[in-house]
Amino acid sequence: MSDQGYNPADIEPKWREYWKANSLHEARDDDPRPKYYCLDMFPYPSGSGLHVGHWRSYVLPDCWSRYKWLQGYKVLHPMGWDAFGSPAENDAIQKGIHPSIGTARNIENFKRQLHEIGAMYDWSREVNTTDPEYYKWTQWIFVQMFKKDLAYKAHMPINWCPSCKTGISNEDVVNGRCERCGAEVTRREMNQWMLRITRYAERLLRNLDALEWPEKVKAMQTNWIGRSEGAEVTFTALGSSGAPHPLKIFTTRPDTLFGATYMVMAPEHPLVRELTASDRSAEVSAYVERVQSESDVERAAKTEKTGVFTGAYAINPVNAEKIPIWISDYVLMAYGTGAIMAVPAHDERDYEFAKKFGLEIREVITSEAGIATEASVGEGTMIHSGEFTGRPSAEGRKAIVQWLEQKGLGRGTVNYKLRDWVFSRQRYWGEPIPIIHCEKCGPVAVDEKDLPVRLPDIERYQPTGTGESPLAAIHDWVNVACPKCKGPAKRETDTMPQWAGSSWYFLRYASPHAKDALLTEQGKKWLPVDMYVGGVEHAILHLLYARFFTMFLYDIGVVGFEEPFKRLFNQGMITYVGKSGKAEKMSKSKGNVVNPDDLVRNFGCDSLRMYELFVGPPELDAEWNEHGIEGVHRFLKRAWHWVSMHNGQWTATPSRQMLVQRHLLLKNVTERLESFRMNTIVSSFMEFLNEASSMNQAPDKETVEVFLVAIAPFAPHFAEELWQQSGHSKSIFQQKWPVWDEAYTTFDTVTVAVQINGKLRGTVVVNADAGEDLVFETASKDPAVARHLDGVQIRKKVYVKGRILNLVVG
RNA sequence: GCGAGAGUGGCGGAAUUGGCAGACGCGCUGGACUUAGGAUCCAGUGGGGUAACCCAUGAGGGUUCGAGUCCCUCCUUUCGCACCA
Repeated sequence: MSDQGYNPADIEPKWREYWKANSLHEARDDDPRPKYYCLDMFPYPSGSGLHVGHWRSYVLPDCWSRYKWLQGYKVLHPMGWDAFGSPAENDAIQKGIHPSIGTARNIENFKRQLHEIGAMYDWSREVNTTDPEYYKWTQWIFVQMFKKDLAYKAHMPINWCPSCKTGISNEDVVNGRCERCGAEVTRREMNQWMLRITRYAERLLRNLDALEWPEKVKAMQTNWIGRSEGAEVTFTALGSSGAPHPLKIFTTRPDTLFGATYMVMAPEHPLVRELTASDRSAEVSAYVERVQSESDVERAAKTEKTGVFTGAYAINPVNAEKIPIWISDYVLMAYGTGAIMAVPAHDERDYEFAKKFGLEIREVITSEAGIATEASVGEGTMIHSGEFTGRPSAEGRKAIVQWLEQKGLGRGTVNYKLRDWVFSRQRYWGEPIPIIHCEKCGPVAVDEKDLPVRLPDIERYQPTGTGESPLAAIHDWVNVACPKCKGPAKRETDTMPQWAGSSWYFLRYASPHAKDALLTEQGKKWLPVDMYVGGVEHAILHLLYARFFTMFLYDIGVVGFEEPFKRLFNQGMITYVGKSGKAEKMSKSKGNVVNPDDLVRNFGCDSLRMYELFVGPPELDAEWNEHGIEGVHRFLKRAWHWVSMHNGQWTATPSRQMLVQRHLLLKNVTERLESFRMNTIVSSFMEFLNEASSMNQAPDKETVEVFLVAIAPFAPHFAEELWQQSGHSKSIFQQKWPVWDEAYTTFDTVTVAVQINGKLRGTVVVNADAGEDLVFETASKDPAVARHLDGVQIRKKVYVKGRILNLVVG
């Protein structure tokens, strides 16, 4: 056969059509092979399309899927769209085009670009969160949660983004700013739908242990959930009239109770008004007002503690001591009980506060450093603590809790930083919350048979800013009959956050077209996800919500597992030098995007795929190098040449040398795949080709075939073309991943390094099973070694078989 | 401040359980073939030294026959969390 040049533009589109036409990408329920579910985090279909940074996140799972496929699994590798969200809505506001139209257009563009990656998605299972047939089930899940009292409406201060004009969850606030638009978040009292994710806190935490996830992500979730063990203790506060009020506090250090010298309530604490003495009330309300008007950014920027005395006192239950009650914004209403006992001797924050306001600091735990300059927060022995004096603090902690429980003054308890999830958005482009408010019956869930509650078409998408979504203005949509009493009622007009649809989409891929169930019995067999690949930016929010949804669906019997993602892999980002002059995350706004279309045109999809892997370790960020792809492209050209040059003229008797290279390649590629060292796999192929082509001999057919099958997951068009050119009529993806023979990857002779006093002086080639004596004998004949042995005494010989001989001389 | 990573040639990065540091690629240098080379091929490429050798994995200690790898101290850097009692 002639040696035609490697021209990717000629072959790549052809094979993509071929795979499509032969439905090679489709995951069939009735396929008898074992299943493997490899999932990419589905994208928001933005208008700007994909750049080479995005490519990286799709290439890796595609290679992995193709590898799993060749290993004999039926692979589910689907793709879909997380298509609700503000960019489409903002477009709608600006251009007056319905978000669904813009979204559909973006999806088409994304699909085209993903197609050019050569990724083997099963498009027959595509899901779209904005499709009523999909969000019917998002709403269905909400209804189930509502029935289980996991969804509730609460009037409470929440984060309000003045730019997006909507409430947002704690999770959406980054450094006091809106995660989406960067505007400073303010607080606003609003009636909100909330999801009781806190009820799952303990399970969400406990299950982390067994997951094959990056430790970093587990640590982030652990911190976010923020479990801490301690005690709730009831102090008795005395109001201005002298009337007693129980005042509960949470502490992780009940062993320091005797060191409490004052108390602090959050400014929002409901007892503040009650307790404040009349001569203090002006100052107190001024402080409360000031704190409430501050944004989170201002609050965080504060370097010094502030606070005011209420004029009231409380009785410490352990020693009946009367201590002053202060208010300060360093105590948060949302955590614990919104009030603390302050133990300045053993808490840094209390220490700082006490120093500033001249409050007593009483040491009750011994420590080496003492408390003269800073709080001592470690363990020690309890002192000045009544009957508990002399106990080690850890033990005293338990004893005091027991004592409190006996007296009915407190109890051991656990607190979490995790808060309930603010699930309402006052925006148009989201799933309508399927609730109807009836004056008589209160909030009533929409009947399941009436789902989905479709998003009505409207004229004005503009957020109102009043705290109501634009839906509230559509009267004939809002006004409905109560499903229970048929009386006049109004629909809920808030919509769900974008996280809603993405919290369960991975389940829907398993039975995307099922009409009567979220998930069919057939579909269940694909689950859970075996490998989930995506960016670490979703380490907390998306992954926590998805775990919560799945756990809930497990509890109501929809799925048979609590954890949706057995294994998680976080892909690093692509960085590139942008406007700022330093390497930053590639993004349109930073003006440092590299367009893959040009690269595909010049080098082909396969070269780009392989370079995306070669650019660096997949879990780390990698800086884009514009010339890097040339090396990979050169390699593919040389490989193409090597295969086609010998096509049909294979040798029947490959040299041992060739066999060694074949088996070594396969071993390296397989092992490196298993450990996800994708960048070094590309090196393996290059090394193989360097060796094989420098042998100046025709390869045997099997070696070439092994090479092609092994490279197929990475350069699929390249491999498929050469495969079929060399006389095969079936797709290379119907091959089986080959196995290597250790007999060829272990060697008869080995090169042993010879060191003298730890310094390399030479190498000797010996039989692999040679003993120390033989190696030493051979080594001492080597002139470079012998020179250093002249006139010295060998004190010690260290021989590591097949690796190294170290001679200690003196 | 707390937590988790990361520091290796001009650059991206390789290095089984501690065992020949710098694989592979980019870039660069020289050469070949060419009207031409931003194509292709060959050779070279951590620093110093004519050489023998010496020095080199952020810095400094330690363990070891032997350390990029293990331990301690410090520096730089990235990311996450950040008044959570």
